[in-house]
Amino acid sequence: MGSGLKRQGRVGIRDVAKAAGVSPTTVSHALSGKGRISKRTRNRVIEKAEKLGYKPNRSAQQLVTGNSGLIALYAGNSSTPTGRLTSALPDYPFIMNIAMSASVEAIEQGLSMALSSQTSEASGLLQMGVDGAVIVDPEVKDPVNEEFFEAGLPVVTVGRVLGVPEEMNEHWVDVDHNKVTIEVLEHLKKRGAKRVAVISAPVGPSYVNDSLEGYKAWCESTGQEPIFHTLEGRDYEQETRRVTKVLLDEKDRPDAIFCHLQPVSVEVLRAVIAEGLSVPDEIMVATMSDDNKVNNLDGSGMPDLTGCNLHPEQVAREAVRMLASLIAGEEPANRHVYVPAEITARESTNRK
Amino acid sequence: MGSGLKRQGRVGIRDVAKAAGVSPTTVSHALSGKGRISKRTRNRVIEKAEKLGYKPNRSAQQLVTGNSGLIALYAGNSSTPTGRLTSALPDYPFIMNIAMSASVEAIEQGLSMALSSQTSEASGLLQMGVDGAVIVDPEVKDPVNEEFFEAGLPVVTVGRVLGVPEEMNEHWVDVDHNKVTIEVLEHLKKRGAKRVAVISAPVGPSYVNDSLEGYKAWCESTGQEPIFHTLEGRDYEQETRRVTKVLLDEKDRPDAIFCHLQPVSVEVLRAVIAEGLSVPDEIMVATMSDDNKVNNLDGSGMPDLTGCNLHPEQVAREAVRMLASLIAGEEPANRHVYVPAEITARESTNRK
DNA sequence: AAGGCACAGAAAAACGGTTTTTCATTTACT
DNA sequence: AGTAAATGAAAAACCGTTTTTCTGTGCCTT
Repeated sequence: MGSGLKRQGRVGIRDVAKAAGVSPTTVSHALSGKGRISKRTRNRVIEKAEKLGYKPNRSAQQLVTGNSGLIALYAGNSSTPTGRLTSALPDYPFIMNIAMSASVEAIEQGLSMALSSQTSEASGLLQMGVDGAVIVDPEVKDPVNEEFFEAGLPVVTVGRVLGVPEEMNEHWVDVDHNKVTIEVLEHLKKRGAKRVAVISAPVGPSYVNDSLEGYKAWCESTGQEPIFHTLEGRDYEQETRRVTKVLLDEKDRPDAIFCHLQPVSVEVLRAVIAEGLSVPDEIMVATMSDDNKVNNLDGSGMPDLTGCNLHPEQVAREAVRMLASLIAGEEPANRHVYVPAEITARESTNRK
Repeated sequence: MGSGLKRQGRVGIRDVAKAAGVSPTTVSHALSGKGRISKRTRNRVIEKAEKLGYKPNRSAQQLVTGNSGLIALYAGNSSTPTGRLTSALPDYPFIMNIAMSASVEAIEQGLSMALSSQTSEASGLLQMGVDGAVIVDPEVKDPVNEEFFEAGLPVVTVGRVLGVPEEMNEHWVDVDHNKVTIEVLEHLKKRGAKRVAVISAPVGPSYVNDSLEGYKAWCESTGQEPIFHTLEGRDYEQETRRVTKVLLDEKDRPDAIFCHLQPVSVEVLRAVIAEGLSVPDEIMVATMSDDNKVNNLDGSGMPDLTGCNLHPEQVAREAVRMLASLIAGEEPANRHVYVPAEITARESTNRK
């Protein structure tokens, strides 16, 4: 009996057909743009369909097209630092953001989405008959990507897969971390920074490379000597405190610190203030990953943190949309999409 | 064309029918237990189906039963403290855990799942034709629950909805927070605690009430005077430090502190140690929410934190399973499910 | 003027199940 | 024994699309 009600008034293709005075076939053709029909008829059908609020029945479509309508979202892969305290957390808000937006977009595309973090689940989902996958922040030679590639299923990555031939990672959505890094650096310079240090996330995801490249290029063009540390250990909090101490103890101390991960920036902020230095007057601090719900530190006695809006919602939507095209057998409008990002200046870099 | 391959060798109901020497109808009946067939035939069919690895085609099922096969998971509702620093984080690992397990279980139940946090999206998903919802940690008189109730769609909550008549929250899965709270208190007592204080999460979700009730009952039975603070502000970190200070400054200082939220416990740990007190010898600390990947603090110079394994994966699976029954029109085995939880003792309460 | 050819659209055949109906058998009852 | 009821299983109808095949037209060729 199902839940019973059988979606009473739902308009079907026949209703549209009747309203437009044509056959169901014609409606299908008109809407998919596949058959041969006159422009006039097509427009009339489209208009009627819209007026009636026609939404094709997913199940019926999937039944005939033969795909499952299910996609997998892999997020939070094994290169994410885990195992310690809040060290698993840096990605959570970002991933939740991505996951939720992706989920909504999937529905809009007539797909549904399975969340997965475990690499080990890759083959599981494959066997359940997923039609494709989105992989967020793939690692170098990402194994999930490889598995899907070998199965001949489409994949869109958020960020690029490093270390593989181009044909294994044809489709991706990315933020221009290089550019936004430079934007931050320019911002810091404009606010008076003379020496900017960078504390980078562990290498693996493409954004780390991109950002560091941006930093190096900027150093070259401005003549500053590059100063950067890459976090590697498992306890990023302790590691951050250590690195910050090293930076602050240098004889030619940096006067601005740019970190990739937001929680790292917060830890830096703490360490700097604990050291008796003022932010932003003596040291400016900025982060690349950012969550506007999270970076606003007021009430904690610390200045609000300057960050970058990386538009995770938009990234997720673009990725799902691209994957939907691929599943439909179309070549997507673009195989690579860059989503713009911009700095969100706040108190921690607001040197007068 | 779809992605093309059309799932080549997939076994269908007809294949099973042929193998068992019966009609497709009979196979359907045998597997769903709906028609009238002899036990012998049924068993034969089931055996054959299993041997062939038959999985009914979701799309086909949904097409005929008329439901969309889509469920919504609402997690991270508005009562979650948000807006500040890591204050949005307490729930993330828990929610991600829930979301991923739920997603997997949904697939196994032939459903797929849309993730949603925004209360405002409730009606959106309703209109997309979801068949039901799981709501995690619903707030008092939860509005999403109400909307689904009014639409006549099934809902299973993780935790109970307070402030509504029973018929509006017939189905839920919960952890026995009352019991596990007492278990923790007993543990603390056994380790020598004389005065146990509680720092509770903001009221709203049922688990807060349950745990506090457990605490009060325990106090009554042991003759201890209850000492508890409920976090309310938006900046839980600052609030936690303040409350901890108050507790430590009391003339009859508590020698153990039990917190609901894991990040709060960590902050307490910090504050206690900063105050020059030793954990667990002078003060023991324990948390209710726990993530074994996260509570292991070694390397940070702090003792590992005693917590409770609330089995979020199991909770999620039970909830989805129950919802699946409801959607199928069956009365689920139980309308209320309690998932057991147990203490995970670690260093922070290991007083010799 | 007959044959071929695009063109627009309709009819019919999947897709893979479930549900309802129908049909043969048994079994039960008077 | 004769009819009614219960049982077991098959046949047929249906779910809402897409895809494939088919039917008219009107126009162009030769």
